[in-house]
Amino acid sequence: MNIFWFRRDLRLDDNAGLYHALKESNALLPIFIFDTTILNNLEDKADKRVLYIHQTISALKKELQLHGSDLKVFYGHPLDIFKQLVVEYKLEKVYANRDYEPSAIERDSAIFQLLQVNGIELKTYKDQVIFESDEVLKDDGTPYTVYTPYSKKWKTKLTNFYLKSYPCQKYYINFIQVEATPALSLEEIGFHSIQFNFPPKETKQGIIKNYVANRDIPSIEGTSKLSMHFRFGTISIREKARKGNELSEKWLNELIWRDFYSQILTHFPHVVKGAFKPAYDKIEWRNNEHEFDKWCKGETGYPIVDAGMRELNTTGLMHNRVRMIVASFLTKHLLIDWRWGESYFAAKLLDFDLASNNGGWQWAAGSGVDAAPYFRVFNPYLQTEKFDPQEIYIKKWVPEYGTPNYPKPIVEHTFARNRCLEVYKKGLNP
DNA sequence: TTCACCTTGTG
DNA sequence: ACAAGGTGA
Repeated sequence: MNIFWFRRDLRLDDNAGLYHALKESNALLPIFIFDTTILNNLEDKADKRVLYIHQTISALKKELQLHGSDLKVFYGHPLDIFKQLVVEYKLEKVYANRDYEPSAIERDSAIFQLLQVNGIELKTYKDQVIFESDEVLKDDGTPYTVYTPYSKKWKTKLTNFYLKSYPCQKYYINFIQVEATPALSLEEIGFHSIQFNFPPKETKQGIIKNYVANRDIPSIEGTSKLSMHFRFGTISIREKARKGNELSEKWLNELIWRDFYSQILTHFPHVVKGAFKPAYDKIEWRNNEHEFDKWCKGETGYPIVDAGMRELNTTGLMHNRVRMIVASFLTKHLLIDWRWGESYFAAKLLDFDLASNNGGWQWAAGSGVDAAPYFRVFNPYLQTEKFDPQEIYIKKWVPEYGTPNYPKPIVEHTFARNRCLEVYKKGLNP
């Protein structure tokens, strides 16, 4: 018997690993594991991402039951679960889609060894990205560290072959036929339910058409809001790349950023702990906890920053333009270690993805690949003039802006800018 | 080697 | 215009 293991690919259609598993099996057992090593680290027991995974798993279960099959759901440490599985079933092959985060690589290699000892094959596939880390390299065979040339090479490599769909439906008959089992409740995995509306999987065609004009304006519904679905694989990256390829190059660019940061994490895993450019680890951050708290709550007295943080705290998402502004503000105006901001985003973002989040924060701090030079400090007021001139976005999230209740700026802009330049210079040229 | 490219701000 | 450092063809 064969197993397909769902991880960050929670869908039945256009799923590369599932397609191959179904094609090569006659009684495929689909499984999902609620991983305690991940869940135990989540402080908020009403975590919306766990809720979304739980909802999605329940939906997958129902759909599989319509075909006389079922999704077997476990709760525990994946290695322990597989130790049970190899005893319980006569397994030949385990199928999965590749996951590129360091912790996932470690998890998978432990399971690979266990399976190997038991004579079971682990077959993994590319599904999460269009191009993996070794598919887009410089002519000398080394990885890119600058986005623009990377994206150019990426585009020359792109053919219909890489965007083709994996139609799984025609092989559904190869799912194992079993009695349905009840789903694990959220409470059984240590979480509780809340009412929350997640972004839909569909994008209006107009958004892609007007993407270039609207994508930087946070008051407009100009972005895809699909990031969470890419994170959990509830939509296919190939499907969205096909549309982008037809409709908008800028749209495609955002998918390329995702591949870019994924390959950076694979080639340079030290970015998880510290700066991509080691010199930036020498910067003496102020790390004022009171100011960090104000930033988290959206009470800095800079309306565009506060609007962004409140959007994040309320919805679990933040417009990309505003992510850059709040990140620049935390690292440069307040001189707080980018890792603090990275962790806060990791705890709050529905679309949290290690590679992109780390890449974005290191970009803002100046420490990362293709980063903003340290002397380039975003001016929150200029950013507001450019991207929210009518202050529509600000008024939506900071209704008390302009009243006496709104706080004074936590630090004056020009002073903070000069202080930042001094501290960075000192750290980089000791 | 030169030259374009930097999700920009200030004078 | 210039800040001012590095990547990549």
